[in-house]
Amino acid sequence: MEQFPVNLLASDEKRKVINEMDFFADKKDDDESKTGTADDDDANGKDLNAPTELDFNVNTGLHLLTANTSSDQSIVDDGISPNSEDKRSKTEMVVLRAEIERMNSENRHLKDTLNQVTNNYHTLQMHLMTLMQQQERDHQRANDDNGITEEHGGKVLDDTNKQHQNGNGFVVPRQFMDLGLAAETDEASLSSSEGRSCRDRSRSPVNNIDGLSKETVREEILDKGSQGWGPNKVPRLNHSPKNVDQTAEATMRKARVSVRARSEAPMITDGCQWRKYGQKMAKGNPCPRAYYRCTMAAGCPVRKQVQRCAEDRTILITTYEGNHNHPLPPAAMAMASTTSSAARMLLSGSMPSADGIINSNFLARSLFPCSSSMATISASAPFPTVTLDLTQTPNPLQFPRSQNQFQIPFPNAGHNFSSNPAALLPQIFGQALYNQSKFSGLQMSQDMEGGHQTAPSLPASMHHGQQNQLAETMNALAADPNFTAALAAAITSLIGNSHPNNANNTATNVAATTTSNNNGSVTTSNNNSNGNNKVSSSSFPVN
DNA sequence: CGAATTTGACCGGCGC
DNA sequence: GCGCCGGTCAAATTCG
Repeated sequence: MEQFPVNLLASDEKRKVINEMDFFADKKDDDESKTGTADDDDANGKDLNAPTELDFNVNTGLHLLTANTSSDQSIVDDGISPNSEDKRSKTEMVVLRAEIERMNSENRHLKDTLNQVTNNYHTLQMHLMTLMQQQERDHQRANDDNGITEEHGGKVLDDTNKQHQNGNGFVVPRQFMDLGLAAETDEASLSSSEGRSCRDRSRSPVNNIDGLSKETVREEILDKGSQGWGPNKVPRLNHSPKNVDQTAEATMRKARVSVRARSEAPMITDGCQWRKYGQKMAKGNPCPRAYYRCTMAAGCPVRKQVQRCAEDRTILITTYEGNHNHPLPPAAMAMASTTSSAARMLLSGSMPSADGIINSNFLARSLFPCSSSMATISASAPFPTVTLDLTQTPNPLQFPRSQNQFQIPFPNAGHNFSSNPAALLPQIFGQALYNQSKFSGLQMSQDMEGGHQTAPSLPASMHHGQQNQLAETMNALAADPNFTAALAAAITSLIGNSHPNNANNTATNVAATTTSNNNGSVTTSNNNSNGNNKVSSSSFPVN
């Protein structure tokens, strides 16, 4: 303190210089001005110190590292020193370097965390596949025990039989499995459903299976043990279970996958070719709903509805139904994979209950042991729907997605959603995951801290600090819509490639084909339009 | 002129 | 039974 006046004088002169220098040089000046050190007295040392501290604090609000703190200390010491023009600049340097260091280390942490998440994700994928194989084996055993012999011996039937056994003692689950899946990729079924809904078009629902399709089906079943539509179809053909067909078709038609994305375009480009066949005003939404059908192949059963969100018209809601019966371009793979697999899960995993929410199967449970967030499928809706939300809204999941959808908060659920944009990313992860995991209706946990268990892709070993960092990372990443969309696509593609059931739905999917459209006769030009309407792109523009 | 879109009509499901 | 509503058809229209 005795030295203080001395310092004061010394610094006083320098101070003018410093001020000028600071004005010209950098923001330090602002800091000083902000500190409002009007008097030159004791403020001298403090002023010198205060700016750095403030600066530091402002910039480092998120995270603290002891090393940096120490550097701060050193900075403070420098600032205290009387002749501090150079020192101040040095201090600046030190601060900035410390900042950079801290950010670098933070980046490293985040990268590590991300890698860890990725690794865990892959591990879980493997685990999922293993579990599925086990399940299939169990089903086979169960079927053997019951003396159930299927002509095709397919795992599909095993699965369905299993569900038959477990599914509340009803045959319905089996129907869902058999027919739903069949219908899912089976054009015949869809066409039949079309026929039903479309004025008795005299379209035989189970006709016209071309040999190639059969072969493909069998191959896929054998190769992947998928719940393919092939074996399902054959029994249908052989046994001509008309009622079953109809049930399956109806069921399949009900499975939907909705994608919410911000887009100014009238329709998101998902890589497929679509032809508009109708437009209607839907109740409760001033924006018309457009109906499209896939025209990439004759008779492709996939349809989609496009409608702008009533609440936020920048959001485009695209709802997909059915699975493509033809190879898809890479650009369309992700979306198709997502929709088809989600639809399959809806039909296979959770349908025994009308809601399909509580009945998560064990696979999903294995993936989401303590899944806590929310269910995003409709319980009350006539159509079970999975939603992929690619919008940038902070709490996308809390939008009422449609009249048919709502959210069910689970115990741990996501107040975090409401404020954390990072929710998007895990949501996508979760969507992709549980889409592939036979749909539990449960989403990935967003409650990174609250829960004793983290989401599947969040390793249990990840402590809260890491989780927070991950959350920050996700925040940052989720802020980029392109990234979000790309990630969603990548995940779905990845899963689709790795998941045995998926390949059916996408490029490798070749379904039996009934006669294409509008059977009645040589009708209008609409019949000829299939495959000609080209609406395609290689990306999935979210904005 | 062929293809794609528009749009009014039709159909079936569902609730009252 | 009636009306509402979602979904689809198909003739008319527009577009390239």
